[in-house]
Amino acid sequence: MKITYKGDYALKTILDLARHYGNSPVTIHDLAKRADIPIKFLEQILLDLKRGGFVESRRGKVGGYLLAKEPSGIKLGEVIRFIEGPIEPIACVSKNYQGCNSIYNCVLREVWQWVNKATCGIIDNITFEDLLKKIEDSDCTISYQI
Amino acid sequence: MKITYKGDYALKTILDLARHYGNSPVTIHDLAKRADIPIKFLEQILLDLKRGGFVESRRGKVGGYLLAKEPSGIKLGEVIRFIEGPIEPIACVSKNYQGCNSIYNCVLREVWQWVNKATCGIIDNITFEDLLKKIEDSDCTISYQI
DNA sequence: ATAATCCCTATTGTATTAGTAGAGTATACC
DNA sequence: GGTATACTCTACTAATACAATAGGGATTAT
Ligand code: FES
Ligand code: FES
Repeated sequence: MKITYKGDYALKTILDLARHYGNSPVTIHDLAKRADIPIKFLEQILLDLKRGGFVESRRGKVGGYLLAKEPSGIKLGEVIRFIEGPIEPIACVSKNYQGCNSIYNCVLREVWQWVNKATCGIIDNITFEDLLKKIEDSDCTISYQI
Repeated sequence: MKITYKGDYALKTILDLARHYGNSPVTIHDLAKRADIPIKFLEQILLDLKRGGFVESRRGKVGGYLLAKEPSGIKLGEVIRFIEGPIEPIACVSKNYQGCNSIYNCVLREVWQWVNKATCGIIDNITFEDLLKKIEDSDCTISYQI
């Protein structure tokens, strides 16, 4: 798996929205500023995230973005897969792959399947609520500021 | 981590050479044919692998390529890192990274560090001898052919 | 000599990535 | 109703990486 800027930005944005879950909408301006994301790039990302059902938006004055579900209902893996596509290290890992030309090389495939499984085991078992909890528990809480 | 064609080809080629370890050199023609790799692309890859100290070559007639070390002395991770560069999913995972602008986002960094650790735990603990053993043990041995 | 082999650099076509640009639409508030 | 403040959408672009391809050159067994 490789995380692109777009994916990184998407996760940071959702995390920010998770921190403000239950409150009034957050403007793209604030989101962009806090995570240091080019605003026009973030625009596209938020559009994507909306289509993916991760965020909602309110237009007009006092508008902004909101998380569409509870932080506990969004797993890291979902967002990553939606934004980045398949996460496996190489295409032949997927179930319905035809197999390579030589059975001797397929031992490599098995290795990639392990790697894939290990990765999924992590990102599919972490929700944004878990991340929020981690932030709270950390000793960084002192420098908290919106 | 994402495996490119180049990396995939490199691993398959070293595995092939591992299977012929201790015998006479294997020609690029045979390597390319068995793994279905464009021969001119493989040329470059073998040049790289030579510079990396993974393979040796004999020029002229009856020349070819040989593994430079025992299969048990080459880990998957070494080859991957040499061919593909850093394997971490995102740059900020590396030790001496400055840290992002917001401590709230750094919980993500920790996730990537887990993913990275899990991946390294796999690829840095598998040698090409392990792969050879895996091939022997598998029931595919029947259709063995050089 | 010659055929088979490896050695090396340069170039190319395509796709992906990380933005930028610029127009449009909705809403709160006076 | 006008206007400022927000979100919406499509198109474009510069830079880079990827996956080869091309074309010569050097070495060695026979
Ligand atoms: S199927 Fe990918 S290496 Fe055999
Ligand atoms: S350092 Fe990468 S997310 Fe904070």
